[in-house]
Amino acid sequence: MNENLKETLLGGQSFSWREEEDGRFSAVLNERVYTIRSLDDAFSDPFLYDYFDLGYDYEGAAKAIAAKDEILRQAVASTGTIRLLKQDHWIATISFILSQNNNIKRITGLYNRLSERYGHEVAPGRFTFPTAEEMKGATEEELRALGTGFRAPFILDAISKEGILSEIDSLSFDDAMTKLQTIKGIGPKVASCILIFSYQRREGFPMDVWMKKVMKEYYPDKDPSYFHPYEALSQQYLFSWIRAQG
DNA sequence: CACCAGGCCGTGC
DNA sequence: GCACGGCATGGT
Repeated sequence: MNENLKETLLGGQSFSWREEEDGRFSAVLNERVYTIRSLDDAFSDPFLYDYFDLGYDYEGAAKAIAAKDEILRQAVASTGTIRLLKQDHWIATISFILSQNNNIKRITGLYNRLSERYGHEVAPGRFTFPTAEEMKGATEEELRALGTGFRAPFILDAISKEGILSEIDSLSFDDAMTKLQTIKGIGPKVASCILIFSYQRREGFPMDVWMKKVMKEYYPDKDPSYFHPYEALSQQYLFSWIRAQG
């Protein structure tokens, strides 16, 4: 199965990446600009090796998922191999707070505007995503002016509770879910996205509007435990698949 | 003019 | 416990 790097980077896990005109992908991470054409470019870089979770056998997982049932077989076959990124906790938290009742294109726009306003420039026109410290002085008015809308107070609450993010790793999945939801604007769906795409918790199964449709239509008598031990990755394949269906 | 987007909050029952 | 309306913004 061929690697679908574009779906991994631009399919809604991360809002850090952009596709260049030459087909390469670039992002500002770890205080610098990374530009890659394929995963081969990531093996020699320790940061990217960790970020792309290169020690995990995603191709093997894809095969196991595809063997589960006919729907998953189709989802995997039509998508190609995708990976679960290991993103910075703070970046993931704000990214998925931004994601509620929003679409990927607009989320990416908000992500970039926050970077330009509160982050710092590491290359011409390329800005880091701001740390919680850098966002400390932000006001609700400023955040709303950038287009965050009703999410502005949620971002402020996350800034004030950023310390929570360093406590998550030691918690069980359920306790981690509960802890994250003490931040305003974080409910079950956003919390599970943060846990999957930043904390390597593969038992998460985000239920957004697309996945509710998938479950109702194709798995009416099932729940996320059906996909064990590949809940998160199965969800990503089904999400990618149903969205491509339209 | 509607309706929707990787939902959540506050309220009411 | 569950159902419901409201919510900023930009795209279709």
